[in-house]
Amino acid sequence: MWDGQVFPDSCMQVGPFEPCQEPHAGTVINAALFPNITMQCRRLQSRQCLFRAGQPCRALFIVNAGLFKTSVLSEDGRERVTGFHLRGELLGIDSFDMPTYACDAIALDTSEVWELPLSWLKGEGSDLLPFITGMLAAEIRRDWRWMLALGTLSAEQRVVAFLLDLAARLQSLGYSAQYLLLRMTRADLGSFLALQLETVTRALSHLDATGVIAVNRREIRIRDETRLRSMLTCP
Amino acid sequence: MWDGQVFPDSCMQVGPFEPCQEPHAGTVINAALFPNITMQCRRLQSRQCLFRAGQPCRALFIVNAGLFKTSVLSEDGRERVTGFHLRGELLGIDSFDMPTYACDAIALDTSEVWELPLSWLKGEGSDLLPFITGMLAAEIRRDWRWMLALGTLSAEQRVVAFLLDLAARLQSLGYSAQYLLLRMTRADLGSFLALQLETVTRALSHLDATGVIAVNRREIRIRDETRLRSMLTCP
DNA sequence: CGTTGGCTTGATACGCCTCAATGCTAGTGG
DNA sequence: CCACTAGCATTGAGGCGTATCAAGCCAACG
Repeated sequence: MWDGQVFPDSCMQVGPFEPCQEPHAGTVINAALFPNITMQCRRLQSRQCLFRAGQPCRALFIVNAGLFKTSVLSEDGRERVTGFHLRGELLGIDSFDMPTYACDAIALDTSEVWELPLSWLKGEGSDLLPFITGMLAAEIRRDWRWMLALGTLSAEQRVVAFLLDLAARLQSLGYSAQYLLLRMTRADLGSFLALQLETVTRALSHLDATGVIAVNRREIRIRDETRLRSMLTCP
Repeated sequence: MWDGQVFPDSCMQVGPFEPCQEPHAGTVINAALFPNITMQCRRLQSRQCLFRAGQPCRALFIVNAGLFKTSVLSEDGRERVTGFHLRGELLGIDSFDMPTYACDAIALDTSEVWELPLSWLKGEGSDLLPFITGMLAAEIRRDWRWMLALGTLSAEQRVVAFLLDLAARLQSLGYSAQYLLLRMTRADLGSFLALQLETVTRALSHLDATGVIAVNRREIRIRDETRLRSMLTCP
């Protein structure tokens, strides 16, 4: 099934997400919203940690470039990835009402975030609160969709759901919806989808074998989106 | 293992939750917070629907008595219970920024809610917004804890986690932490825990057989909380 | 060129799902 | 008061899907 490169050369620079001139309707925060503040910008390398659960929470962060994973940890060491976050998404909102962060946020690629100090948000920048509220509510709905998916779909279907979700989000940011570069490991993916990494690998291999996608390590090409989508509707 | 009644007579009236004189620190909304509005009150019978996904969203609801389940539905009919909600919890916040509700909310017992019109919240009652934000963030953290649990725990452990969680919540409302009356069906429980109803039954039966709890249909008595808790830490 | 981290694949085991039958309780109508 | 029913809960038998364990592979890197 593997027929050379997944990505044509013209797509190989999917890398760090470049600033996009037309923000996605409604959901993406951009600098135009904050004329009155010179926002702190922070760059991170892959695998670098933006914040950890338990650290004092003094700011939220807007992803401007790159990709982050957030994860929670139990007292006895069980870990779980709770989400992957692209440009325009807000990191740390879940701790909005808390003195410390509730999750870890780790860059999966060279990334850049803007810092929104909580002190500013609660004073001068309080116009933004409805916006934050909307993001919080949207996060809940997203979590619930995933809880639904994880509770009702098979391993392969979960992987398909993930690919389609990622493709749609990339597309809404102006990128190709067919060429995906998975910046996370199979283990991260498995943790998010409540699967073992071997199961993720097997699912991808099988999807490749049936021809709906082409897989080469972390490069994925979607070959038949319609068929992919149909795999979700009929159990 | 079953030795007569689970509940001593003195506990049998656990039924509809009576108003409680001392609200749980910080997290429970009560009437004292809204001196300026005469709140609409609404009573529902068991199985009655408070709102459904897709209906226009004009108000949030505070559970004052009884118990609700919320659930989401996919286009192709898969359903999943996203939570059970006791007195003091807010229903509908997940749709705060939306014109329509995003989930179904169904009473599992004779229940009572107070209505918080969105129009009021966005005008006169906007002092409450920080409060709502806190509830939203807390809901996200709760969802993540459950995602962690469902992704890392076995069937029996999930049931244990649910029982301990429910017991703690009941206790924080002033009720016994040992005598639980499950108002939901095994199917509801299974849907929430991502298990089949038979698996829930088997888990409960097995826990009963080992002596950590006593089960009689929907009545549960916790006999050894310490041992229950220890079942969660070592996989 | 060896090392390392991540990915793939195979063999096997086990936990949970599925299907099916039975039991229990509350509610209904004769 | 007692069949009768409907809805849930329980239990068992068997199969399937995913986890587990183990080995080998590949690409990146020092």
